[in-house]
Amino acid sequence: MVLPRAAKTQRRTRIQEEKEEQILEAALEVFSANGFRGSTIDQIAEVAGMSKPNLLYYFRTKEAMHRALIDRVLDTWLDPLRELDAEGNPVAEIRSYIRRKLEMAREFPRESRLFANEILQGAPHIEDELKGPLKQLVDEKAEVIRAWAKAGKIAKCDPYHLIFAIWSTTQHYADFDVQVRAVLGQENAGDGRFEDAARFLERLFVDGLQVRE
Amino acid sequence: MVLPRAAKTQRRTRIQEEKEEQILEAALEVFSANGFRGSTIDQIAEVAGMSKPNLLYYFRTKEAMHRALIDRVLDTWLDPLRELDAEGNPVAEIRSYIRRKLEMAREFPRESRLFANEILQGAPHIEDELKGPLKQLVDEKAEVIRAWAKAGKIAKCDPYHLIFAIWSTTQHYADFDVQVRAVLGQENAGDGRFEDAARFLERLFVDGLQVRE
DNA sequence: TGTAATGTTTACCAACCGGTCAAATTATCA
DNA sequence: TGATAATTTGACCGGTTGGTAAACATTACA
Repeated sequence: MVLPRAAKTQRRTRIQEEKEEQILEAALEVFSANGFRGSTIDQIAEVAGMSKPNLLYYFRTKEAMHRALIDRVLDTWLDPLRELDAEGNPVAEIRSYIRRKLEMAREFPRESRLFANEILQGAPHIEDELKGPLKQLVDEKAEVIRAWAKAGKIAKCDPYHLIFAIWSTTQHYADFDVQVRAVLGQENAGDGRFEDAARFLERLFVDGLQVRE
Repeated sequence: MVLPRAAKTQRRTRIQEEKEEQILEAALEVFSANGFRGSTIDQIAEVAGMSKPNLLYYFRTKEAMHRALIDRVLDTWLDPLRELDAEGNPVAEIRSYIRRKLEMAREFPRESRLFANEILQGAPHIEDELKGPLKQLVDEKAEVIRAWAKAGKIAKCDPYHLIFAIWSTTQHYADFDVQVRAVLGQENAGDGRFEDAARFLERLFVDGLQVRE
């Protein structure tokens, strides 16, 4: 066979396994930093430590690479929301959702930026995922939150916008990291900002700014 | 004279005025949608309705165009924060800051995305602005907020992270608009989401989620 | 071990991209 | 009006980019 691309073979070779792993790791590095159009196959090939044609042997096109990467990362990315438990204590559930999301922003900033880049530019490659699996999951969890509010366990509020607020505040520390660091100054160079953010966000979402006794 | 670029002439021509305006408008459209690397001079020229060499007669390079655009937009972009008044009522001041920022996200989503794209990709062109004027302004306003907290006018909280939270939650509706619309579904296609967001954010920042009587 | 399948490399291509140049056209104003 | 400055255009250039072709090298396995 001349072109037994991974997709066409029955079982994947050890080499295929390894190389595709290398490539996707490199692709994550490059795509998350430059966006789709801003990234070149040559860049990715260099980071992956292989020649461009070699890389193109495993993924026929730049788009295919990007797609494979998205597919691989999206599931993990949504895990924190999936864990939101309807049976748990509402305030505690939301608190730990925030904590998990912030943890993701710290541990997987590249994944966060990958999606941020994509969505910022109109989500040309992941529109289906947004309108399908993502919307479904959010609809489901929004219903959970709505029920909590209805039962008086948390304040009445729009569950969708609550989720948006949690997404935006937490992902901000990954996506806008340069700005956060620039504003905080190099004194706070370490990971301390994540702990401060955690404290602040917990306080914000649970108590708000109103003074209370 | 062969190349009487705008910068070198003493007085700017009517034509210069008009064309530069057209170009920056087109540049905003294109850069905000595709990022710097993802945009091409041809695209901008087409949107501006002129030929590429003609455009390059007014801005010698792509970078020069981008810079002129940033310079022009940054000031407006920071206006809402500048208006935060140390003498005003703290909770009301923060509330109207949120409202102004959300208003900006609705009215000037392209400006928001322009910065988002830039910062996401490491702010290669606006590092100085972030560490200089931006940091200075934030430092100043953070001090105001800190004083409010100290005086017991608002809950004690990290003022920097409060500002980040306001930025992220409001700009989210501009930068991640596709996602917001995908999740909310086309039923909520109109601008209603901005009003819902305003209500939610006001509630969130002022009261938090805790149930209170 | 031999051979077929798999993997890698070199050389290459056409389209695109940022930018230049010189000639042509249009506006300005003495 | 005429000359000078300002503006616009088409043709072009060198470098980059996504992707291909085919020869070459390696691996797996009967």
